Amino acid sequence: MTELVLDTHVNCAECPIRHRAVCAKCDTDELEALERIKYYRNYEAGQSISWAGDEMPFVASVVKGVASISQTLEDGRTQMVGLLLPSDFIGRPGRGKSVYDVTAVSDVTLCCFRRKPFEQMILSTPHVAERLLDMTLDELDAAREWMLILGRKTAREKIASLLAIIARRESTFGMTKLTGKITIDLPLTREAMADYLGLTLETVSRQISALKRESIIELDGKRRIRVDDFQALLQETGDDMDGGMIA
Amino acid sequence: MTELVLDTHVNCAECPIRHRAVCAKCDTDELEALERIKYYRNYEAGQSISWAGDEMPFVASVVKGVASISQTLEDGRTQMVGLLLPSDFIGRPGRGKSVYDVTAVSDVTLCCFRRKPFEQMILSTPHVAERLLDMTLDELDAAREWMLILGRKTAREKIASLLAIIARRESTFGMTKLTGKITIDLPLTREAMADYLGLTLETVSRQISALKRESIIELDGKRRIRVDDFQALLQETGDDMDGGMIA
DNA sequence: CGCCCGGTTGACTATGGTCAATACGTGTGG
DNA sequence: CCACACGTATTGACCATAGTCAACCGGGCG
Repeated sequence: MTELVLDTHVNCAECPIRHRAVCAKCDTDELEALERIKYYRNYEAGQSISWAGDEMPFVASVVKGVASISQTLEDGRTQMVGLLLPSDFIGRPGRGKSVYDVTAVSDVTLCCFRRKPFEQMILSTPHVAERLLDMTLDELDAAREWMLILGRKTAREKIASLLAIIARRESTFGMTKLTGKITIDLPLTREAMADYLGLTLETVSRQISALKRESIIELDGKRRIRVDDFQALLQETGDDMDGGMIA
Repeated sequence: MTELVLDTHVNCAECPIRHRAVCAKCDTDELEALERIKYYRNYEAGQSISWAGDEMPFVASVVKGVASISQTLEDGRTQMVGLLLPSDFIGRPGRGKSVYDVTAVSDVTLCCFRRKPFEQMILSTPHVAERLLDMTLDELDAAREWMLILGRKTAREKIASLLAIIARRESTFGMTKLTGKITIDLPLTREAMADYLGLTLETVSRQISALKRESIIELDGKRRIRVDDFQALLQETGDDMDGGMIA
């Protein structure tokens, strides 16, 4: 329950997300300006980063770990509407209150920027604004792919799609190649997967068991999945094959 | 099937969407630059504006009418992922090919900008980029509300939510007040509503009939809906009442 | 007039949700 | 060291919601 505020001040030049986050296009001057308004913050798995309605004194980049953005209906039904991996951006410039629940899924480190000065920078530094626009457009594409999954796919296709999406995201960070045999480390519990896919956790469990029974995946513990033939998994997503999805 | 290219060149100063579209923040110089690269284009209801995979030689603002953005699985299931009303923006700067099907739902007039010069303007004209960022963030919020609808709401709640969203959007244009009795003009067929909500058209029809039977709505023809008590309709959306949804 | 398109309604079915029992793994305390 | 409890996951039996397939309605247009 303790929100650690690290005094460790990592130099931007050595930051692991330097070339993918909002700061990706910044030159050294601009980085320096960011350094001045940034601070780090840690959350442990399960901890809330913000509740819908909260005052948000900062915007931030995820440096390490996984966080979720979600919405809840009054009767408790919840839907995840964003999955934040390292380099992803949290918060909306120009909006002081969070309208979503943001939760640390694993242990998370954020690089926070005080809101007001950051909003100033967006106006004065085109490189930050440009990058933010690109990132937002990417998120919008991801949201639209997700809408197709939520609205039109079967439970089995939803699970296969989620595994494919996570595999792809992990591979972007250079850890995996997307051919033949791959290993997927699920950052999510069954319940979080259910919230992501608009299913119940029981259905998630059953569909994973089914995919295992049919040897499309193998389980190594509950959270590690080995896929012998990635194409076979893609076949189960219902998508236009050859990974045609977005790009 | 004819794509009319109007020679009518409407002056930006008199444009009905002047203060809501990408150009909203532009000063007179900037507007002049836009005038130079813009042209109008008309589509009739049902006509395709672009297919997924098509080359898109322009980006555009919707001036008049309603268009939809949608995705289709190989077996024909389709999901609408965007609903474009006047002032909304079509296309992604920096991407030459459309990844979505964009279709005119009613007769549509677009204000098109040639892609290359527009992309230049984004880099040189902060006002355009700023406005585009704001609009994209709004769309992302809308997409997230939509995800909650698709993933967690019942058929009845989906219909009520859609009606509420359309009522709200229409009222933004100053046509309606959102208290007590209101009238909603549906721009969508039952099938389009189904594609929006991830339902079948039969379920849409049945739920509309049910809401009518319970006097929450009245039908005036197939496409005009009268709501006696807007709060009662909101009650059916499953949301956090008092219109708390996004803003 | 008759066709076509969009919409409605009905009968039946299938997919995924609900409720409940059981398993598994890990950390805690006797 | 074992017992237990808690959180996470699996599995089963049953049920409800929405999908499928099909018949039918009604208005507008050739």
